Amino acid sequence: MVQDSIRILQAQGYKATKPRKLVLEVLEQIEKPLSPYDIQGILRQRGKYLNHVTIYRILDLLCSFNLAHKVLSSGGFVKCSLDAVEGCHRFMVCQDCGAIQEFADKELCQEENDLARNLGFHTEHHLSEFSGLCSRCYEK
Amino acid sequence: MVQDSIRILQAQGYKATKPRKLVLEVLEQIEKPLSPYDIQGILRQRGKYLNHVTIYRILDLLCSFNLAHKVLSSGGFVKCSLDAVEGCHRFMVCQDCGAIQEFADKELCQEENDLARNLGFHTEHHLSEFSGLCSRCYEK
DNA sequence: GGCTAAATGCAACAATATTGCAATTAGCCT
DNA sequence: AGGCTAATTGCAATATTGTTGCATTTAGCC
Ligand SMILES: [Mn+2]
Ligand SMILES: [Mn+2]
Ligand SMILES: [Zn+2]
Ligand SMILES: [Zn+2]
Repeated sequence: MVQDSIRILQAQGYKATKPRKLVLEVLEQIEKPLSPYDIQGILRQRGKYLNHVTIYRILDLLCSFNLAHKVLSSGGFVKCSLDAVEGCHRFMVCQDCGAIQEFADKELCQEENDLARNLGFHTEHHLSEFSGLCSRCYEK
Repeated sequence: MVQDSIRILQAQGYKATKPRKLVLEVLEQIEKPLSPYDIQGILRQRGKYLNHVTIYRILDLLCSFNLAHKVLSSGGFVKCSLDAVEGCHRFMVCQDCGAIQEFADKELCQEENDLARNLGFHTEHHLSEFSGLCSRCYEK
């Protein structure tokens, strides 16, 4: 829910503004990675206008609290779909339909950290995006 | 060696041109992610000129044969440092000094594939970049 | 040394992202 | 409800990154 994210922002002292709700709504409804300009275009279709700078700033804020993420393999942003899980948030992206699924696995993080440690590296964060086929597209 | 990469390109029917050698030289000498414009600037300092479009095209070509990679967390390109390993190529990037280390681990790939499969996803490629501290920077 | 397909340069443009400052607004306090 | 003020947004200008079509040059071959 948009309201959940808004409440988290308010708890941190940020205001519950109309532009923030609009961006959250779009991210929640369209569950595919969207660029700031994509979001602007979708809102324009709905008769709403936001400056792209505003959208950038809102996305930055959301990402800083892990309420949204930038998917680097496509450059778009998605709303976080996980809630109080352990381990870094990862994505699986379907090459065919663009569907995206987020997941986390604490043990996989641990294995990666151990592997890196053996190479002399102390890991603080993982970027992890898989591309392939979702179950729907695989049945073809 | 630059010559190794050049020979691989030639084996595929691509020419051993001066611009390609120049870009490979820079990537090999400066072992940090470099944007196409970074590369152009470094070459300019050396009295060489390449159009940025040319650099983009050369990097695309190198990446298509895994002779270089784009590091998405920084947007820069690095020369591939692995040779005939199994498993996808991954990166560890030091937050302090920017040092980058490439590695691969077939078993980690397998575990990731299995994990995704359990979520109904058929993985074809992994994007995997760790950020943290290299051993040198960790000793502080 | 000339021939030709491949590669590069050039110019124009498109997409993405950032900055400083003026105008607006959400939350708060009467 | 109305005013106050810091936070937020809009605007304008600019920077950075990436792409396209076509003219020019060059590597590899004879
Ligand atoms: Mn998440
Ligand atoms: Mn590699
Ligand atoms: Zn799919
Ligand atoms: Zn370091």
